[in-house]
Amino acid sequence: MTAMADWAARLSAARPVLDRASAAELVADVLRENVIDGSLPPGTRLSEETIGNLLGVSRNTLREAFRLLSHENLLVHELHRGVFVRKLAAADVADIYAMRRILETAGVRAAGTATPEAVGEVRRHVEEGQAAAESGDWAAVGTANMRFHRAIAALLASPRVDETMARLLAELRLAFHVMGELRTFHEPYLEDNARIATLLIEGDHERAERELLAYFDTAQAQLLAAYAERAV
Amino acid sequence: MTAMADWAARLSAARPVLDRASAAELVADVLRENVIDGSLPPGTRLSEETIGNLLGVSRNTLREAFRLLSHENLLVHELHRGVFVRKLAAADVADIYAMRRILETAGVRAAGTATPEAVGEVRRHVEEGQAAAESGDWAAVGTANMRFHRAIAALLASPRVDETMARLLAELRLAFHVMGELRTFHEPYLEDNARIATLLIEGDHERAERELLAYFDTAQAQLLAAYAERAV
DNA sequence: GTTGATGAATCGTTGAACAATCCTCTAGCT
DNA sequence: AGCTAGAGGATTGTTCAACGATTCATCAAC
Repeated sequence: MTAMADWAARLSAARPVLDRASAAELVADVLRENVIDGSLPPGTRLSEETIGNLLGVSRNTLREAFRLLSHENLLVHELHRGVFVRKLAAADVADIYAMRRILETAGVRAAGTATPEAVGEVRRHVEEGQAAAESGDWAAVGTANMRFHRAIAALLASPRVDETMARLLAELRLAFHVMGELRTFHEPYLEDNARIATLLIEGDHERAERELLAYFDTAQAQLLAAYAERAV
Repeated sequence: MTAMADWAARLSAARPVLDRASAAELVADVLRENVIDGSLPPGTRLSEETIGNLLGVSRNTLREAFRLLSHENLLVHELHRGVFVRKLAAADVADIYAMRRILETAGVRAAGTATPEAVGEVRRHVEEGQAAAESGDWAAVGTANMRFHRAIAALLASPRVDETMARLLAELRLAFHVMGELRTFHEPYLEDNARIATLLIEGDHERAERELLAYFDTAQAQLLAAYAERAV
């Protein structure tokens, strides 16, 4: 009986992979990638005809992809004007951090009731970031950092929280483009993350929460300072 | 200067009404209404051709409306099979309540720094519910209850939290269909809501949070009991 | 009773067409 | 010169028709 429940779980976990076939979703994947890595900088207008020809899909399909990404807040759709890569305002950055504070501190407080695997994931992403830093891949350090924070929210073991966090962080990447040097932005937080992970594993949730909140303050301030400087 | 800011605010508030010209969004509005009020019960399959003919729009437009509602978690889209009215599992209900606990308790804790208007909104919706109860309109009591909880989350003054809450509650309405008697489900909470609002205004946030958590426990248990009974 | 094939129904995607809207550029005015 | 008005072109919004792809239900065979 438990063996059977085992398959069932594993098979149903594999199911989403099979469903992944829609052309609109594939197009959305490609565009998402290019928006996140900065190939399509914020403010860029995405012409239906141009992109459609480039990717070899019809306008109708492309429009579905645009809708998908608009709902992820990566694109904005202006009626009769077209779709543009989202430009995050300073207020958006502040709002994203506000929501992260809520979700991630809730995650830290739930660390006591979380599974050991979930807590282990947090530490794993710290190590992933350290490894990336040693090889000098600062973009990878950035993604490891995001996974670290997603792992913290994942301590809540809530699918909806996970999805919300994933979307928040994807949105936040739009703001990272204003940061020139990736290294100076990501490097200092490696230590912070390691300390927070240790505190979580030791069970000192209260201090972990304080450290996390301190991180949010400095990171947000750093981003907003870069915003003010570049006068976006 | 303040007079001018007045228009600006009022005009920009009226703007969404003008932009609301897209056929897909109008169709989405109609469908949302019918899903929420139960005319289209969970599990119903929405055929593109049938609905398209019924509403007099093309399949392409209809598909865009479907995407909109899928993203609101009211419909589910299965590749090559069509779209269906979402069927909430018991696990979904539990997850929705988990996220509500996080957001709404954060809202209560932020009541101290919230504007008086925001706190006033909470009480206003309590009174709205009481008025609806006196006229025996239990569906209206239900929507007032939802607005009450949205107002609590709105104490955080975060657009993203507001949107998340709106979506969570819309989703939750799908679960309410298993409750037979609306009155027995909504009436008891009128008193709870009034008490919580009073505690918030008095500034006793700690007790307000405890009361709120107690409400979540009983409401969730009541819903899940109904689920178990109807064996959905 | 399970397996495998057939066919109808529906979805996925494309391409073309036309209306509505926006943008740009020019012409005309003060 | 500077500004306004308007014409024209480009792009989006929406619909329609068509065809390939996939699912589901039916039925025959083992």
